[in-house]
Amino acid sequence: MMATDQLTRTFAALADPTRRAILTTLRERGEASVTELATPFDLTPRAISKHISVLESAGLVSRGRDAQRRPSRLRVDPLVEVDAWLEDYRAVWEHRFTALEADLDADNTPTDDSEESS
Amino acid sequence: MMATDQLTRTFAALADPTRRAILTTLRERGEASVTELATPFDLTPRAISKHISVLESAGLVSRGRDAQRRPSRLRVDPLVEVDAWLEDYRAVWEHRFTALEADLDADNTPTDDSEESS
DNA sequence: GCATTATAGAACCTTCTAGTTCTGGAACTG
DNA sequence: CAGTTCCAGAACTAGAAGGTTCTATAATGC
Repeated sequence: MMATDQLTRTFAALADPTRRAILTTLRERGEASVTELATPFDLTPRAISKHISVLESAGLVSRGRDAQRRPSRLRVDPLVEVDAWLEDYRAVWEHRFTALEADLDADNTPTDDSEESS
Repeated sequence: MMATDQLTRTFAALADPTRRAILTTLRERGEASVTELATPFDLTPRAISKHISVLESAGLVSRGRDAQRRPSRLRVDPLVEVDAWLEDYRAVWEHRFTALEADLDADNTPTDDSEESS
């Protein structure tokens, strides 16, 4: 209904600890099948399979074929997009940090451009 | 039900274009009331108010008091946490980039440590 | 061909989400 | 005080999310 854009799908996919754990495993191991990915969790393989589908829809994972196995691999492109999205906000907190530094350097003369510590 | 951790709440809050747009406005304008934030959207002020509540629960926004207005301000701490979470993945794509560079430098001798272009 | 393994489809349930409307309270304006 | 403005609480709804189980299919091993 929301014609979900890429960034929205990415954030939605990341908003689940199980899925983030799957990504961590893939980052560390390179690739893994559904059953391999399922072992650490108290969930049915089917549930893990569905989580992988969500990750795949978000472009965070691609699947290959190895006999019956459908090994998943990490794809970082959506994360690069998140990184880019963060850029403008990163500027905010770095500005605040340097503003604080400036205050210290200037021996307790607080700047007053309408923002505080965050 | 899921005892949602901070990162999960943050990603869930960011997984909505309206909420991300609100954050953008706050980043640009410094602060804004519910009615001010509502104007660009085809939504009732109440809906925007609820979005702000979600952002506030995720720690992405704090609210002050100015007469009847409850101006919201951006708080970047959860975004810093996202940035930190990204760090390990950033290493992945930077490694892949430098690996590609190395391949080019080595005059088309592909590395074979089990990863390709992503 | 038969049994086994790995996975996806289908149906179902329960909980959460994003929105609405209507009501009410708190703070300003005159 | 009366009216207005800004906002949150309450109740409701439709649909999405996350899980289950049971069934089906595809590939391998014998």
